[in-house]
Order: sequence, then C-alpha cells, then structure tokens
Amino acid sequence: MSNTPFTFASWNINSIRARAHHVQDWLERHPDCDLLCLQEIKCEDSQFPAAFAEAGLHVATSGQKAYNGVALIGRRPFTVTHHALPGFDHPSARYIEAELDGITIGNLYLPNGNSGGEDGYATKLAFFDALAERARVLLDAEKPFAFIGDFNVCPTDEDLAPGALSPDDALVRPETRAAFRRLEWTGLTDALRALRPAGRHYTFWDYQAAAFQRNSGLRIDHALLSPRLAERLTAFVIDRDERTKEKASDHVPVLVTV
DNA sequence: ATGACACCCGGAGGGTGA
Repeated sequence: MSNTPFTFASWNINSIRARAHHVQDWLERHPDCDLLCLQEIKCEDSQFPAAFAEAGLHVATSGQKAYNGVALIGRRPFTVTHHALPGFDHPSARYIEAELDGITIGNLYLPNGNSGGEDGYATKLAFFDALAERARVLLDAEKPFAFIGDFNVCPTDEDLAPGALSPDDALVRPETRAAFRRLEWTGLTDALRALRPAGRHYTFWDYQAAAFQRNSGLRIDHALLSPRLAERLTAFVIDRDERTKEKASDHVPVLVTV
C-alpha cells in the first residue's frame, strides 16, 4: 500500500449496454478515479461493451444474462482475487474482488430482498453473513480492504427520505439493519458517516413519482473500510449531478479517496 | 389501494428493481 492518493468509485449503472456512453463520459471527467466498480451491468461477460478495453482501460466482469452482474474498470492493471463471494452459494453474479496497489476492493451488489418471498429475503441475509465472514478473513490476513457497492440497505432512518419506503421494505427492515451493523462490527467504517456523521445524503432516487425532483431518495450505495484504510480516508463524494442526465441510472456514482 | 418508470427477454407482457 503506497502513500499516494487512491480513488475508487461505485456506480449501479442499471444496464451497462444502455448507459456505456454515460460511463465513458464520466471516466473522462474523472481522470483521478483509479478503479470504478459497477453493479447491475445486466449482461453476460461477452456482452460487456468492448469500448473500454479498446480505450486502454483494464476490465474484469462477473456477469450473467439479463440481471445483476458486476464489473471493474481500472486505469492500471489489477489482479482479480475472486469472481464470486466465498460462502454465498447462490448462482447470481453479485461480487467481484480485486487487488491493486496493495489494497483489496470487494465490489458487491447485495440482493434487494423484496422479491421471492421469505426465501428471497433469506438470500439477502445470507449475503450479509458471507460478507461478514469475508471481512473476518481479510482482517485476519491484515489486508487493507474496502467493500463498496449497492448494499440495498438504508442503515438508519436518516438514510431515506421520509415516506420513501414502507416500514416493512427489505431495505429498512430491522433484521436488515442489524445485519449491516453486524458487518460494521467486524471492525469496518462507513466512509460517508466517518466524514459526515449526520445529515441526509442520498445515492438513489426512484424513476417514479418525480422522486429526484422531490429529493425523495435513499442512501444505499456505501463503502465500508478496513481500519488501515479508514485512517487514510480523505474524501467521500456523491456525484449527484449525474442523476440529472438524460436516461440516467437511478443510482449516482460515489467516490472514495484514501 | 394503486400506479407511476426503466431495464431485461422476446417479439406480448411478465419479472425485477427499491
């Protein structure tokens, strides 16, 4: 791990094929971003737009047909350490992990949990359990690391606009919030809250009912940092302006600098 | 109480999202 600034970002893109131009434009405007973590690419590995690799960027994907899927786009080469989350025995493509500059980055798309009844919700909790176990393994190995992505949880009532979700929604259920806290209690730091302990900062606005215009948003895109990374944290930026673009994703990018 | 919006696949309209 070097002492030069390192910036990594997360963006649930809601189909990379529908929004590749947004990502290309964004990367041009953010030359400081060393690694971009994408979620919901919604395509198989072979369908990921070739333009990024052709532009000299380094790309790794864990995709599947139609749904889910995560990807990494780096300015420099990196080493993929896992294409799936160890201990999460479910076929959906929701995790990819890489190491660069001595830092391990786990890019995740946590199950929403509102579909599939109680089994669907149990899958969400199972992902949390596997992620906490992964945290313990990386902590034991004394690896500086971050988990970043769409966690599909509003950790507290301050992390959603009043009335944006029903109280029994899987994103705010007490069991969901407890699972997020258990993950934090392995020793991880919520990067945004480390810098801004209070206040409403959203990363998602629904397409429906003019949610963005009413600022009826959610904070569900998070970065959790290991102790050695947390002490280096200097900035957390929510790129809210991206939500104003034509055919925008319903999530905006978040950037972490250490 | 319902639907609004957007993506996917497939070639109509249902599944999923949050």
